[in-house]
Amino acid sequence: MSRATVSRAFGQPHLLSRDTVELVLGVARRLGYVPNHTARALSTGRAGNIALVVPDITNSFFAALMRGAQAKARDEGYATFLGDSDEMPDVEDMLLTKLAAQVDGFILVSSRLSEESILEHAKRRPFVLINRDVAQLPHLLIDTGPSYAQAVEHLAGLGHRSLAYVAGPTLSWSNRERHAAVEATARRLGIGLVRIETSRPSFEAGQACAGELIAAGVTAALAFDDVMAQGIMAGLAGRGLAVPRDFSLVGCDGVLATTTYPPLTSVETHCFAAGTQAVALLFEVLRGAAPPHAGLRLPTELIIRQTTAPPGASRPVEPPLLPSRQHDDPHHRGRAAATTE
Amino acid sequence: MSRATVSRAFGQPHLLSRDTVELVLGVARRLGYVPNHTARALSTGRAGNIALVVPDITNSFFAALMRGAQAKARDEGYATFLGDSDEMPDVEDMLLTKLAAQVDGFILVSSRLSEESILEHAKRRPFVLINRDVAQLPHLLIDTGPSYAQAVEHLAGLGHRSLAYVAGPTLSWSNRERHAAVEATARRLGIGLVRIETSRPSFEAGQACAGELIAAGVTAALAFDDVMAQGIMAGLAGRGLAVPRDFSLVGCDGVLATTTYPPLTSVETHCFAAGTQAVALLFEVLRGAAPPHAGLRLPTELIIRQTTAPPGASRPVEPPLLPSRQHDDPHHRGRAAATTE
DNA sequence: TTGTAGGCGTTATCAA
DNA sequence: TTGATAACGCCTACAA
Repeated sequence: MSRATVSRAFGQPHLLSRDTVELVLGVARRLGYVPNHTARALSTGRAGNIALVVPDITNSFFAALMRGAQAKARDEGYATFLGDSDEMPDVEDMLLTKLAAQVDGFILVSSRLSEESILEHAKRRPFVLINRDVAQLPHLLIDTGPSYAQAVEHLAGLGHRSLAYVAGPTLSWSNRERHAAVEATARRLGIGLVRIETSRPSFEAGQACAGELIAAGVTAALAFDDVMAQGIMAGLAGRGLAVPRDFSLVGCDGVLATTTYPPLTSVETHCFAAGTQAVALLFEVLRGAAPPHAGLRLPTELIIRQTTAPPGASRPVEPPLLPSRQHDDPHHRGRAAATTE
Repeated sequence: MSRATVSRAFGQPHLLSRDTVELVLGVARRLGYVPNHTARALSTGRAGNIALVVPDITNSFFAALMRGAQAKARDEGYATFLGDSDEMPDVEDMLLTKLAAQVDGFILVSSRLSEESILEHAKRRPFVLINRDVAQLPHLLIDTGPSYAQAVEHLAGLGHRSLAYVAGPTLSWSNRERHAAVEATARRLGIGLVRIETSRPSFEAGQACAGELIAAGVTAALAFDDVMAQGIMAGLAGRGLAVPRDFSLVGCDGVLATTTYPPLTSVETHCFAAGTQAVALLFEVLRGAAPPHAGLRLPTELIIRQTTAPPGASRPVEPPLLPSRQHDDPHHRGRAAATTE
């Protein structure tokens, strides 16, 4: 039995007779033999790994996305490297450089790198970008713009005349998209808009800008994501303002939205699916089945829960011991609020 | 110039003359040459990678831990594989098997595997266990028991006579520790205790057991972790009960605690540090600097925030528009609710 | 359907 | 201080 035969038994069983394959696999199992991944990688040039690089794994959006990606990769027999850039472009750059040698491709999520840097890295290995639109590179964009526009319309419909957009990272594509959509819609509807900058999309940053929000005299805010929205809610509460009685709030991602109290009106991004689809796209690229600049756009939806209401409205009286989980009915709150006016 | 020299210029520069090293490195940079990681791994038997396997990366506790671990590994020049077992022992087993070939060691967090399985895997590669105490294997235990005991004392001191422990995964070491501590302390103090089982440490599971909690007639609960505590809080709110006015709640981990409203009384676990320390321990093991069964115990602290109060207590009144960061004040919501009753 | 042999890029051993 | 050369374990033409 030559080693070539053994090799084929694992890699190309169809080139061997049934018996031989069975024999080899049987003996292998009994001996506890497993093909050496490293040697195979050296010989074939394929690593059997991919890498996922994100700005902050602690953010539920990235965590969920990563969960989807990792599961999909595992199903396809690939292992997944994790890179957390901590929102720092140079750490991101370093991760891409060091990981390149061991992976067949990258999923780069919400990159804070310059377009040139990304293109430079993409010369070495295939990339799939999430929420970043670099010419000629395969990407998957979570299309939150329309939902943010819809959120502005929703708030305008409730009677708000003056809104704030609480911005995320300046280098984030998503942030630009969301701000642009909010701005355009506000202008179209003749609604006032202020933009509030923050250091980082964190709970603390959201909490810290509550004062600014109040000072700006707006009655509602659209936050860059759920984490910030949650922080804002806490910051407002600390200043004696209740949501949505005194202030309306919209978040984004849907990961935290149902876990806050009251449940957050939020743009649902289907992040788990984004993870699996990005990996699927990467595999298509790897086997040459996808155009080199394939682009996917994932739709999102505005889910109206309970942090948006007419400005200055009182909270509806609500019977105790409800059957729970009523937060998905947009009318409930709206109607109730109207009743108490 | 032989390839051996080039190799040494990168790996053992001290064996070469200053000039040679400089020359090689210079040319390498100009040519864009980087040593091939895979070939080096094959030749040396060292992969330069570690793997981190967790039950659910979406849980903030694991996310934070992983963040710490990944950062530490990166600082030491190691790349990190991520494995999410989705709480399923067989997935965990499969991950360990497939990853073994490419890593120098594992960090296994809150394993749901049997002791035999773990020992079997540990034969192939060095392991550091977090929150799992398997004889003779290096481990790092986050010592929440004493803090849970203290939490029971705290609740007893507030006047609670009947508590619930909302359990986490049956296979979790932490769950056993916490339950044991709660049970022993409750018995010692003559306090009633019921144990409530759940499917999985998720927000939904916490939310779902609110009814059971009410039916049990207890006035306070200690949850397995913050995520569940948050779910319980939502479940109670959905049934018209306010925390801590009508019910007191204690969580664990500290990751979510400050982001809830009211902020959660919780056992702080320093999970980020746990991640870095586990990786540090693994590296000690790898270079033979640590006893093969080294064990670390990390202390925790009970942080009393605003979800614990005397049973049946009313909330104090509070002036609006406080100077911020006062979201630690649970009274607001309680008062409003009381008013509408 | 199976065996033979060269090569993947490094490191380690032994000489020089 | 450097060079030559044999592993490392597997894959893949090419041959049989």
